[in-house]
Amino acid sequence: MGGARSSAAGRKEPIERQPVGEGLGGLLRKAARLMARNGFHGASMRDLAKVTGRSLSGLYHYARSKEDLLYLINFHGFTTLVEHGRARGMAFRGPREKLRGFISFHVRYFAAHRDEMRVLMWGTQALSDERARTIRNLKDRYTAILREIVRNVCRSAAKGPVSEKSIDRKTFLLFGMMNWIYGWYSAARHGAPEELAEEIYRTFLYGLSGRRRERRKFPAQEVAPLWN
Amino acid sequence: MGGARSSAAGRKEPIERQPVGEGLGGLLRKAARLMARNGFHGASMRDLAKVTGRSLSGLYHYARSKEDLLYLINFHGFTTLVEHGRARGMAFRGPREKLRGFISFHVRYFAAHRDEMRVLMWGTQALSDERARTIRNLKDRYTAILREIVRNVCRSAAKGPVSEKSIDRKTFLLFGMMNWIYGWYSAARHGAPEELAEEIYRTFLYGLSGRRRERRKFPAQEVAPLWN
DNA sequence: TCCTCGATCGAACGTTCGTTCGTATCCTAC
DNA sequence: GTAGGATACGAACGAACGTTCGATCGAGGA
Repeated sequence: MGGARSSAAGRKEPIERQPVGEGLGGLLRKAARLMARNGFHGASMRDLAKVTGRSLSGLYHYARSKEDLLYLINFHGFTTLVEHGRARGMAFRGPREKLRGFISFHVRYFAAHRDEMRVLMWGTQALSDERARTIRNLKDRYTAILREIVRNVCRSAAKGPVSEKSIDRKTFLLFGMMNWIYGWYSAARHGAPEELAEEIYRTFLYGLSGRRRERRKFPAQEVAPLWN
Repeated sequence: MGGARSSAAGRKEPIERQPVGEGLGGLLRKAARLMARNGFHGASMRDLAKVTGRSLSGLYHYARSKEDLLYLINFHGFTTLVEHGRARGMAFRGPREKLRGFISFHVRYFAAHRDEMRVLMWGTQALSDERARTIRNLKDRYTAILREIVRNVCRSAAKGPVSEKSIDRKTFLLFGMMNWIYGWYSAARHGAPEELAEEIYRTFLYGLSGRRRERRKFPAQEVAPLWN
């Protein structure tokens, strides 16, 4: 009775609170791959069964529905982003070090989990209203973390006051540089993620004609998994 | 007889060469709206019939298939981008003026045709191999235009030589800032497209702590339509 | 030994999908 | 007036979809 069961049915807790075991984890990874390539509606459960080597009905032992899979990818993805993003912000002292840390984490994380991150970017249209709210809330929290960092960098750099509207725009411009990489980045052609992170950091702070100082590389680090 | 017919059937020329009349144009606009929100596979012909006030079978008078709609949105979208992007590059003299012109056009165009541009960004996965090649070719040509501009700006700014890899990365970072706006930009909250274009231009050139010179605004201009 | 329960499967259900077919209406050229 | 093309529609087809159901198998505790 009770305790941790890995079946999808017969649980009392909401699915996002249940631990992601090996079976479900593999499912989510393959599902993210399919959804990233074909979109949520273009990824069929039959395709997922094929690539996971399972039977169609066997999938429903791990998730109650296809929407559950999408929701779990979104929930664990954004939760990990928020947790690590906040931790990165607190691990450094100065505003620019915080910024460097955040960019480094975000870029390496995106490069390591491209399929999942692409699913996150597709929005919450296919989710129920309540779940969409949950995901949007997590996304907003993540955005707020970077905005706060950007705000502090702006204030420490400018002489006069900086408008909130401009901070908002700059935050999204930075997210744009970092998120767009899923569409073109290849480690073989464009260098290691750390290199890319450094280029984004310098571009955002100093622009194309930016100074050549501040040379220290981002330390190569472990990349966090999406679920554990 | 012969000449311009607006029916989908009985034509000899490839569909992308045929003029986009009022009927097909309206169809494409609504289709782009649906596909931008729900993805290609999530946008059904029945939904399209509903929002256009037509019957389901009536849609097939204008396009032979749903894939045709996706292809036409992609083809005319990228074709317009390439044509105007190239024209913008030639309309200015110095490298930085060319860059300013390109950014201004791209941002205003994206802000004016958000749904279509989001469809363009979703990739060519749902298209046939040949059509996917055609679209990728157009996209590559558009990318090359901006890369050439960025290369010249880099060379005119730097003392030493600039690596192609770095130019490549910077080009994509700039595209990232410009393309990401579909996810967050709202003219009411974040200012006019011209203002946003100016901020992207300054950020890309000078970074966050960038100079305040170069104050002249982008001129407010007409935005090109997707098909004519 | 038997019973339970997680894990897995084949078969099928009802729905929705893209597309086709036959037909009807309107406008225009001859 | 009538032939022919553009425009539009309802009904239907076959395929693919997400999901459910009942059964089987194997391991572990009573």
